[in-house]
Amino acid sequence: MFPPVQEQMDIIKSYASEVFPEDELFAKLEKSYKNNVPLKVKLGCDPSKPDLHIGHSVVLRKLRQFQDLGHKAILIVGDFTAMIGDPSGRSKTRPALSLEETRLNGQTYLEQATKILSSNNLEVRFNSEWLSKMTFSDVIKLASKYTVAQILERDDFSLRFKNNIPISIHEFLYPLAQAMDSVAIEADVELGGTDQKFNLIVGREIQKAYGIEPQCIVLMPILEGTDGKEKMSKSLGNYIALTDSPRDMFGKVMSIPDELIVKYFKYATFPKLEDASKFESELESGKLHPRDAKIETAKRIVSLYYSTEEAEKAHQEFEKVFSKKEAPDEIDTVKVNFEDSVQPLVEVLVSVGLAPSKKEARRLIEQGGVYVDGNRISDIYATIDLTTKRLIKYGKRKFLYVQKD
RNA sequence: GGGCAGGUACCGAAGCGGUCAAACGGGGCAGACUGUAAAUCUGCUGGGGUAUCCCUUCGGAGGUUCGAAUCCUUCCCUGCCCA
Repeated sequence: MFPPVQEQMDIIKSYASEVFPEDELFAKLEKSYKNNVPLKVKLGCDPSKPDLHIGHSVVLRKLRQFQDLGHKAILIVGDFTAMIGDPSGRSKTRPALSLEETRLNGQTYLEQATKILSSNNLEVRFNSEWLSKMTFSDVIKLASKYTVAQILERDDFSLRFKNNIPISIHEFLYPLAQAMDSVAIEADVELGGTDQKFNLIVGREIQKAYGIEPQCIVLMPILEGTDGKEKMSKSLGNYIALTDSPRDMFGKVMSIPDELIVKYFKYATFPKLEDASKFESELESGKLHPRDAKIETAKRIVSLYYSTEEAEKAHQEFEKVFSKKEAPDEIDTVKVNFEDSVQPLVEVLVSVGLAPSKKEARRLIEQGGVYVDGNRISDIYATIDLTTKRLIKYGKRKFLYVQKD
């Protein structure tokens, strides 16, 4: 039923940034192989932000590999923990969510996650199932297993502490709550981004404290966002969503800084290892042009979530709009209802939703970013006749046909 | 409980009675250039308006003043030290 243990190890370690303790994992795999029992592989997900992006895909793809090896993926929807708010990588306390909101988000999360995960070998659990049942004395018992010094070892806690940034007590409880998930499902392996290292280790410790065989840990690299600076996240707006259109997905990949190309190629697509090293060395030697490398990466990513045809189409579209500066194929048409068909352009830009305010629209016109039917408009008092359909280009990539209703 | 220091635009951070829609940096947007929505350079970055004009904003609520982000009162929030 399972592939040979060493082969499994190799697959598990590929593209992972850390796997430990290796000997324990090896032993677990051997046991599973002998007894023909799949390992339970845990991945926690945060339902406070249900919009998945390709940053999340790295760890999801790793989980998928486990599934393909025959192991059991257990997705923990942190509906209860979301009420605390994970402080990971955060300088501020997160707002708490209601249980209801998180349930709904969890559903959305699942829909997107199954773009990557197989629905076989998949179990979904909500952690309110066991956490909400804990009494205060249960919590105190749990809390007694860990010390303040230990918890302050965590980078973001100690950093915040040093910089006099508030930390609420309940945030200390977060890693412990997450650890209880591992206890509850008796996880053999837990997956996470490198920023989760601390939490996952606490999981091991707490499992031991509760007399359960400790989990092994597989850490995946964190993918930087399209800005190349920060970790990819929705709130920073530097993300490529799994639900983005092929066109946006392609374009966003093209916008990453050159230094990130290899990282995206490797971790967002999990290519064959020989493909990855070839790609990397050719890019290094200059044989592969950075732009072409990005195109290749963008195509692969779009293909993963759509199809090779869609990827090709997105590529053509990109060439057309940015290299040749032409309008894209598909442009929405908006009909507006005005008394007169002749209107100040500024007015139209706002009512059609292209500009958030007239001031903003004027600024863009002054800066030369507005085109009507391909002609740059530089007069902020310009009017536009909407009797016939007009093509408006607002900024670099917003195109819209506008016509009087 | 006591003492001290703070809360400023998307974020960080100046300003400490008028010249403040508020320096500076980051971010964002635009233009030029290009190999791309890379890099670099330049400009813009509260709202309305023809306007050297008006409106909204500096934790909340009041007050002093011709005039407040700047002074006073009070409330809320945060950090530090002491207990």
